[in-house]
Amino acid sequence: MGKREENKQKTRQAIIDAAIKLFSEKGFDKTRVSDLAEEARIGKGTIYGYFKTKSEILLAFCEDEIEYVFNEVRIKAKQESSLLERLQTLFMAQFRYVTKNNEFGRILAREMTFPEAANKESCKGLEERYLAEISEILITAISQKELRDDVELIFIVGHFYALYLIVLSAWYDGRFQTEQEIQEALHKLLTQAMEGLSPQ
Amino acid sequence: MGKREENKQKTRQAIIDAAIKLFSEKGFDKTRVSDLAEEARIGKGTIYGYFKTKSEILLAFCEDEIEYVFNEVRIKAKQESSLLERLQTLFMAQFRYVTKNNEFGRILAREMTFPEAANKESCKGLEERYLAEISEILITAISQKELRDDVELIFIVGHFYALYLIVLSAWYDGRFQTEQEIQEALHKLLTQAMEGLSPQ
DNA sequence: CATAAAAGTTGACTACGGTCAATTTTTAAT
DNA sequence: ATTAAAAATTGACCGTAGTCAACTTTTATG
Repeated sequence: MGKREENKQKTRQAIIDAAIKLFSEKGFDKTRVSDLAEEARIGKGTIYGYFKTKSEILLAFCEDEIEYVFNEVRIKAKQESSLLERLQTLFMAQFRYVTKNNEFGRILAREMTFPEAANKESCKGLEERYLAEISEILITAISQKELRDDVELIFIVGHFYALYLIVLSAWYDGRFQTEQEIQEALHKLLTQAMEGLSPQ
Repeated sequence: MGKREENKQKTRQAIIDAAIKLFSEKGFDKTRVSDLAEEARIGKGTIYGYFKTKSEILLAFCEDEIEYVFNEVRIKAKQESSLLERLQTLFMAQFRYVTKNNEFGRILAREMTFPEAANKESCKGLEERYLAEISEILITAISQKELRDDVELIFIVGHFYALYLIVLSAWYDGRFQTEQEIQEALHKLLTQAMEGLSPQ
């Protein structure tokens, strides 16, 4: 009775494994959906029983990988570091991951911020995961009086996430060239957000 | 001698006119490039002598329209209104324009924040135009002591633009349903940015 | 075990964005 | 006016994402 369920899991994973291999090897655009099918030893049509679009496969694959990034960050983020440092660490880790392979980082970012109708659901899941990770940091910060506690949490989370996205966007626009520049820009923006933009 | 140049302008405009008509009538996805060609009374191949991709046509068409939005805003933005009000007016006007036709607003936003390689150039132009419009407001604000003058302007511009984008993204994710909600969210975020997120 | 319904698989097919070699039009030179 | 080079136009063609009707496998029922 678990036979069907079991096979579905296996097939799904086989597709993701094929994606990890081929997307990394040849990049997203250069990998045909039929290539993925061949690598996963299934028919091309079958893939569409598991994923609505090609980019949804990328999303699924990132959903797996992102957990590694978050874990890595949790280890680095010692209890004693300040809110700003912790945010900086998280965002830089995301940035490094996402730009390791320039091409599919951009596609991921695109889908996550302004998803196609078909990908909306998986994107929302992934975004929720991102926001949750930021939330965790902010909740600690609030309890340690490093942050205002008179605004809805979600708006603070969104605020910081927005700053990360704009820096990422600027990177893809070619406004920043080096990791160093990204780091500085992020730092300036986060500091601004903390201090406020009103005079004095 | 101006014959060639003149024709090029005419053809370019014919394509944009076709785009205005068909994108509005049938939407971006449902409009084939060959439809645009037919409407503009030219061959499909010709279009690619003027625009690198289908979405670049959308971008060009928005570049025209956006000026109307900015003008509209300038009229509303009386001299006496505060920085926050002026930003709110600008962003809400952009929001209304961009979501008037839900579909191509999303595509525009996608391309502008994380453009495909082929569209990078036109996107940058359009984004520059957006940022310039925000800059103008901020420069006035700085001279009226409504804003800190000890941070690079571009980072303040980017900060506010980021907040606009995150709200737009949240709208497309379905996190906000009404214009009212957008307005409130935007207001909260802009206020946060002014006041800062540090305790008191 | 037989069997019928449900679920899953498949590759030929469709649709469309983008390319390009062949053709036409414009310009510049004599 | 002639003509050759340059620029612009074109639609047949290509590649690939996504669909779907036919087919296979699994499950549930008696």
